[in-house]
Amino acid sequence: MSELALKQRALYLDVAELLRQRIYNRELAPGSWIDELRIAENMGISRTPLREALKVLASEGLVTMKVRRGAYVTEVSPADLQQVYHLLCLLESDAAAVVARDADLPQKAELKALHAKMVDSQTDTRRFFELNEQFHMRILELADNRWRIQVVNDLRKVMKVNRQSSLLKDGRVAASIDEHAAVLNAIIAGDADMAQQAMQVHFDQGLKAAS
Amino acid sequence: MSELALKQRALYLDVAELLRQRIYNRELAPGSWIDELRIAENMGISRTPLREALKVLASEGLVTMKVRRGAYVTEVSPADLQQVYHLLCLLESDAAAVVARDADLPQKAELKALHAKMVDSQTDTRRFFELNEQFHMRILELADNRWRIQVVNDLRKVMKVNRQSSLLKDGRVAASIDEHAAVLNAIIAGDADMAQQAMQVHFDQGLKAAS
DNA sequence: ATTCATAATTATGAATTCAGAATTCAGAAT
DNA sequence: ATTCTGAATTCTGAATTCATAATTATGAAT
Repeated sequence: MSELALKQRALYLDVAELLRQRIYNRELAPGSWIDELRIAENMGISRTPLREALKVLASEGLVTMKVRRGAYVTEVSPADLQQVYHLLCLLESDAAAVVARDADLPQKAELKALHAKMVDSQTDTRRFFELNEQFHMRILELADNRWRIQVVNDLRKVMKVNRQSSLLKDGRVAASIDEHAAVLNAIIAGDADMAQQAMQVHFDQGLKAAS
Repeated sequence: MSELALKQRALYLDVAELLRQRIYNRELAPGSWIDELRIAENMGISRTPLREALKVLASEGLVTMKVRRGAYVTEVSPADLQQVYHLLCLLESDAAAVVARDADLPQKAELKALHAKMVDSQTDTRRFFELNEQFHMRILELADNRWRIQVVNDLRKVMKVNRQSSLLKDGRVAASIDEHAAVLNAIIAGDADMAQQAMQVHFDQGLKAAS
C-alpha cells in the first residue's frame, strides 16, 4: 500500500542538491576535480543520474565541464562575487520598485508583519537570518516575475560558494533592520523610486560591511 | 565530415542546440511531449546524451520535466514574454550605464564604428539585424560581467520561443537606429544615467511596436 | 453500450556495459 | 639521474540493458 515512498522529486535533482551542499561546505573544494566513480559509489547510485546532476550544476555555474576530463568545481573569484552581487542588487532593487507600484494593501500588511517579526527576533541571529531571507524572497514573489525568481535563486547559489559572502555580518543586524524599514516604508507609500533606492542602499551597505 | 572532425564540443551541447532550433521553429510545438526514442533515433544517437541535453534546456526554461512522464516543451505565455522582456531591459540598461562609466576611448570608438555600420546597412534587413545583435552584445561584453552575459543569453533563448518577439518589426529600423544613437552618445559622453535611460527607451519602444 | 478489471505494451529512470581518450607507470636509452 | 617510449590502467562519454511506472488495449460483467 503506502510502504513505497512516493518519489515526487527526480533522483538527479536530489543528487544536485547534495552536490551543492558539498560545494558550499568545501567538501568539494573550488577548482578540484569531481571523481564521478567515487561520488556515485559514495551516494550509492550509478554514474548516470550523477552526470545529469552535474550538467544542472554546470548550467548554474557551480561546476565547469571540461571535454574528456570531466567536471570541476568552479572557482569563484572575488571579481565574480562582485559581479553576481551587482546583479542581485539590480534585480532585487527593481523588484522592490515593482512591489511598491503594484502591491495591494493586504500584501503590504504582510510585509509589514514580516518586518515586525524581524525586529522582535534581533537577538536570535539564526531566526533573524531566516526572516531576512523570507523578507527578500517575499518581495521577489510579490514582484510576480517567475523568471526573475529563477535567476535570483541561481545567482544566490553562486554567492553561497563563498563563505565570506553571507551578506549579514555580526553587528549588521540593527543597521539591516533600519535599511529594511526604509524599503518597507517606501513600498507602503507606493513610492517605486524610493523603494528601488532603499533596496540599493541596503545592498551597498552589505557590500561595504563585507569589505 | 563531422564524424572525422575532432569533437571539441560535447555531444550533449550540440544536441541541446539542435533541440533549441526545433523548438524555435515549432517543429517541437509548445506544450507538446518530447518523444525521446523518436528523437534519439532521428538524430542517430542514444537516449543518454539526449536526456542530458534535455536537462540543460530544462534549466534554461525551454523544457519542463515531469516526473515519470518525460519532457515537454515549455509553454511561454504572453505574460512570460513580458516578464522576460522586463528583465532584459533592466539588465541591458544597467549594462549601458556601466559601459558609459567604464569604457575607454578605443572601446567607445568601436561602438561608434559598429553603429555607423548599422546606419550603412539600413536597407539590408538581415545584415541590419545581425549588427543590431552585435551592438547589444558588445555593450554587454564591455560591461564586463560574465554572469550577466550568461543570464541575458538564457533569457534571449526564452524570447526566441515566440515568433512575434523579434523586437524588431519592419519599419522599426529607422527608429531603432535613432534610439541606438542616443545610447551611443550617452556612452561616449560618459553619462551613465542617460545611457541607462536611452537603452530603456529603446526597449520600451520595441515593446510598443510589438503590441 | 458502458464500465470496470486485468493483461499487454510502451516509456521513463537508472544501472550496466563498452569504446576510446587521457593519464600513469615501467623500463630502456642517454 | 633524467628523459623518452610504449604498455597498462583509469576515466569519460555514450550505447545498451533492465526494472518498473504509466498508458493503452482487451474483454467480461452489467
